[in-house]
Amino acid sequence: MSSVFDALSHPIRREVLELLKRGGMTAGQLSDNFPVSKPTMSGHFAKLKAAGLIRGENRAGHIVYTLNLSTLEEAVMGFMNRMGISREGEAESGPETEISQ
Amino acid sequence: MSSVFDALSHPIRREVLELLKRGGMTAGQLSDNFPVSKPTMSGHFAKLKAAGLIRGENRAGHIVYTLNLSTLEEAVMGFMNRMGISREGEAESGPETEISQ
DNA sequence: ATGGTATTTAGGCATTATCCTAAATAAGGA
DNA sequence: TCCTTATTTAGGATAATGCCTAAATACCAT
Repeated sequence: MSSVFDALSHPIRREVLELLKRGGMTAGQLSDNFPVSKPTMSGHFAKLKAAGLIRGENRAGHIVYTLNLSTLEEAVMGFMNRMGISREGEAESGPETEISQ
Repeated sequence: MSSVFDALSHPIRREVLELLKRGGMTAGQLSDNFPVSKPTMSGHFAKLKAAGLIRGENRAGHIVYTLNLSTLEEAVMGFMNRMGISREGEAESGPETEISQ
């Protein structure tokens, strides 16, 4: 779970996930969207993959990356639920702001 | 928004937020829950505060930290909605996994 | 085989993060 | 005022991150 939040901490990596929302893209196609070198992008892909947020699959000399939404959902929504922010509505068990001294 | 995800990338900071769910706690009370020094914890608080995730208020020689849930909700749910994971249900516009070459 | 395209690995460097101890600051109570 | 407690700031060591260029690898087509 920590590796998911680590992966999400970089804006390029978050944007990669958003791009993949529409469907699979190759490493090169993804890289074209960012002002950093391809090796740098490759490092970002590796981190997203290690976190289980994307999958890479070889196809005809290219590597097609696809989103793994369920990992994102489990980690992030799991945390948000623990924070009392569920899908249904606002906070669940209201924080009473009582200071236990 | 990036500062929120930065702040969430450390497990201690995520756990601090979870502790504060129940209500305000002083820096010392929070620190007692973690195996690192108080100055280190102070640094974590500063980062959470800079991201707008907690507020600190002086009270009788102590500093009481309280959660700012709305910042968390806006940043994280905003991103999740952009990813097609809304509060209502699962994915919204299904990714067709078509490779645009 | 040879060449070209796509991608990653290697190596290096600068910056940032994380942690520590020691010292500074702030506030309260004797 | 003086001491104690609570918290932060300062300074420093170490590790991790993010970026680059150059080189290696993989794979396809000629």
